[in-house]
Amino acid sequence: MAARSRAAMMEETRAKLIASARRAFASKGYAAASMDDLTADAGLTRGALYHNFGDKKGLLKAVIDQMDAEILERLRLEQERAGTPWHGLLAEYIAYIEMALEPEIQRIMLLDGPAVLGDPSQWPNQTACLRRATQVIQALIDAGSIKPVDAEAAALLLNGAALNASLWIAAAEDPRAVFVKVTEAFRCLAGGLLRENR
Amino acid sequence: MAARSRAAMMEETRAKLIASARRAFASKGYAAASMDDLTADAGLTRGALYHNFGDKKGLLKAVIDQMDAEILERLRLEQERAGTPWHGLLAEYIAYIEMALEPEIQRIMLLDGPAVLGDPSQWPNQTACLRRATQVIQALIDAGSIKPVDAEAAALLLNGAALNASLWIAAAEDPRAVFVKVTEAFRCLAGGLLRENR
DNA sequence: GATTTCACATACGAGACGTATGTGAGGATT
DNA sequence: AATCCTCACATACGTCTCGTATGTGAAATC
Repeated sequence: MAARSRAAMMEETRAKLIASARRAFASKGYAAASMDDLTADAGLTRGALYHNFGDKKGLLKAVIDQMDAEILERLRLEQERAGTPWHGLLAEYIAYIEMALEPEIQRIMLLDGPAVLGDPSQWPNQTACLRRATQVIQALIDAGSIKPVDAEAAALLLNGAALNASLWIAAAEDPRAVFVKVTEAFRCLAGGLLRENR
Repeated sequence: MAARSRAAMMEETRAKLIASARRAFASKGYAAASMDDLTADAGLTRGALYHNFGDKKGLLKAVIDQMDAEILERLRLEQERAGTPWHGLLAEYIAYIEMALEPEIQRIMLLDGPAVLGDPSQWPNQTACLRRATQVIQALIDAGSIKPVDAEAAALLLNGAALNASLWIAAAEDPRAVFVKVTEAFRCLAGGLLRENR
């Protein structure tokens, strides 16, 4: 058992707190999650929390950053796997819808996050996710594949559609069936960006 | 000064509380709005609030219902004014984007509402708004104007896109310019539903 | 005119957040 | 190598807010 460095230990406590917070926020929701409880769950006290994250909002921000990084990683994989840029874009959004089905992501990133931290389109990482889509769309515009709309606007609209789709699917009685219907409609909508259809 | 009936007076206090709550929720946000403060602003106490709305969530629900009714009314006007069903649908969504630019609607209905009351697609009135769009889309499908996708899914995707658009526009430096770009892209996307394009 | 109802006010208790202060271990300094 | 200092974290406290339980006075009913 090697003695860990000061920085490594602090990183470990941060990780433990974030993990506990993720569980608490996901299960009870941000407002109902007690900081006493979640720090105790991590084997610490509120002192550690305030020292590392400043306040409760700071903790939520850290949790969201972590989840965002995971999502971004998966989206990149999804796009790499696809053949063409256009199909890469579609695959990315389908994966986005699929991921957003997880209750943890729904509760923390889609419901509580915006209420506590404000409009997600202003978050640094959300814009990172958006920037990816914007770049792909811009490339498709430059290649003449899709209509010359504003790339960022298109990315944002598709993002919103995907996000809403996830919430709806998750609340459905038969999520799988609804997922199929929604993705089909999504492909149609996105197809509206293409220069020639069919 | 005619003596008002019991029921009329109660309706008046409800209206006063809702009005104060709207102001408080819009300016401070739901979580930061103190019930002591907002009831005092209405010239009442928390007793009236709990008697009429049960709890804080109930008050938010009442506020959202009121705002929703106003929005629905405006959407109906917008659709009546349009020539064809297709343009009516577009006009409705454009109006939706425009309305959602108001900070009051953003804060209460788009940010706090979902966090406190859960997924908006499950609210009775949101489904009313959604039902309108679904019906119009279904009619367009039956008429052969647009592709035979699932009407509800399409309505939901457009809803999400419009909603996200509003948040983005409101946060932009030049909202008007962004509004133009977004609505253009929105028309493109929605056009993806049409059977033949151009 | 007495009684009952009911809309609203008041008093109280239970958390929860944030801050101010304490502490002990590990690194820096000489 | 000994001392001091830094700092990550713990503990104690004050304040605020929500929800409930109880009180009250006016209006409605008989």
